[in-house]
Amino acid sequence: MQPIPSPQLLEEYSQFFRLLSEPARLQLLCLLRQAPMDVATLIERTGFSQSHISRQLTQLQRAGLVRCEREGVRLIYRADSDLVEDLCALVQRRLRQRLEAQLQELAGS
Amino acid sequence: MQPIPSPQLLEEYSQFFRLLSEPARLQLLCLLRQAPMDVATLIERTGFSQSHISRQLTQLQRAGLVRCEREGVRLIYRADSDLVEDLCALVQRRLRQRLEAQLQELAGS
DNA sequence: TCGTTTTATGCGTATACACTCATAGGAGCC
DNA sequence: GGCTCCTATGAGTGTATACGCATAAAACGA
Repeated sequence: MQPIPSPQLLEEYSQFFRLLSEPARLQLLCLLRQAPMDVATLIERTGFSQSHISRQLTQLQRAGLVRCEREGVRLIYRADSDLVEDLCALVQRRLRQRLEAQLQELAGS
Repeated sequence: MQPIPSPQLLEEYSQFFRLLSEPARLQLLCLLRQAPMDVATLIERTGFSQSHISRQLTQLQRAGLVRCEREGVRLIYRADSDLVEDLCALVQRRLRQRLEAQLQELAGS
């Protein structure tokens, strides 16, 4: 039995999960995971406003999930860790298990 | 290179992460992970109001992270999956890596 | 069945933050 | 240095939700 995380650690965890709790940010991460790209492309792919995307990228960058480098006049962003894929994979497995369990329920009745 | 998750799946992921983005809920999960306990104990351990705890537990239950059973007049809640521990472990590793990298930065300068 | 204990919920408040528009800041190019 | 393009940020709005108080609902026990 493990100890309860300290309030500070709980806060850190929840802040991190909060980053992933917005579809827009998750989408940006997934796009950048496919390939590095500049902001204009992200705007085109997502339909979000430039300012919104800029803010989300800033947040992701502060968390170290994304980094950027200049290429001429543009900034090229790239996803910097596969942590998010790992987390999503775990969650997906859980979602599937839940749905399968519900199927069993239906089949049993 | 994996495909981008569908908007629906992105929404599911983010909803799940949103559950974990609140320290209160994370704390409840950790407490229940140590041992099943009734609501009165949760109130005592966290200092939250009964109504607040009830709402958070309802949310966690809908997500299948927690379930409860009556014991006499009380409800005993228990954490139902170690998914959250696994997720937190991954995040913690990441946090540690980040801090170590910052240490290196400082040492190098 | 009634009263008591435990849990859920309607309501109100406060806060956080997503999102946009407009504009300022900054880096490359002439 | 001035222009132009790209990105960041100040300001405003709307929505979601955390949290508490009061109260309703529900289930057990006498």
